[in-house]
Amino acid sequence: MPEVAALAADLRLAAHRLTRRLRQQRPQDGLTLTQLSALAVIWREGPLTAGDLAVREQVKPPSITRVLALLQAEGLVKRSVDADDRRHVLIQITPVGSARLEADVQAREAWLARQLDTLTPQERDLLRRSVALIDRLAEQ
Amino acid sequence: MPEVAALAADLRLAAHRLTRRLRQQRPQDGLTLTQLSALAVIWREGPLTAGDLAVREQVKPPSITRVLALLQAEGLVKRSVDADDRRHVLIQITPVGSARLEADVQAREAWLARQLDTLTPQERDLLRRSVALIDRLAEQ
DNA sequence: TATTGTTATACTCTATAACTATA
DNA sequence: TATAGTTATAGAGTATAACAATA
Repeated sequence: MPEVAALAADLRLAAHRLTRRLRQQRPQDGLTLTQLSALAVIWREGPLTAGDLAVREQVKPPSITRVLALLQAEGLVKRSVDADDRRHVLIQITPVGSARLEADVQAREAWLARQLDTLTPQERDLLRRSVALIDRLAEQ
Repeated sequence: MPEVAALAADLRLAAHRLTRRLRQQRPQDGLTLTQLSALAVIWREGPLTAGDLAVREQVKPPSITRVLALLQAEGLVKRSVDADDRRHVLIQITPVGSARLEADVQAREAWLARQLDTLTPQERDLLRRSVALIDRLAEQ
């Protein structure tokens, strides 16, 4: 299936380049891409355990511990031990975290939104549908 | 344009997650994503200068120097001073580099190709067209 | 014993600033 | 002086291995 392999190669390169481009768009003193991504999951799906967050973010537990330590130090999330199973650490976003998430997402996304604005509505719809597909692929 | 902002956020998260997932698929002793990406450009568009490669890869010159030093150390590319302008360094892929590129791409892509194989031909076509769009966005 | 999370450590990726060589 | 590339250095992101606490 050479046709599928070619698509795989192109998709990999495109994702890599877009991520690189987005990483450059970090506003002064803003949250990093990784922090923003984790905080968005905590906001949308929290409270959740550190382990669940690691699975959701497709990284290993030590990587999540690191991100959480930073987010907590800035008061953006709260970590608390689960009373039912004291091995679990439950994470939830704070009001400060929600406000920060909203502000940083806007700043961070400004560049990409401007780019998307140059596309036709049909092209944006195409992208919207492919985002759903990519999420499905990355989940496996 | 809240609709465009939402798409921007979703696209950012999807690209980030897919890149992370692909990074995990690195075969033992295989080239990294960054090395592979650079080598593919050199193969497709070489010989080219180090500066052109940096622009093409959307990174700063020092980042490219680092990647090139590694690729050269493994005998995958050749660096030579341009006789016309001795400030320029021309990069080209070696036969060993071409062979290595092909082998590593196959190993690296195996996981993604398997995932893509579970999609319908229509869905793959959708992805193919969106890859072209993403490339256009990231180029700006 | 198995599971959850953390700490210690190391490697990859990228950038900014300072430098060298060439134009 | 300006440009191309490199070196030095630092910060972000991630992993594996070893550990502590809890089940």
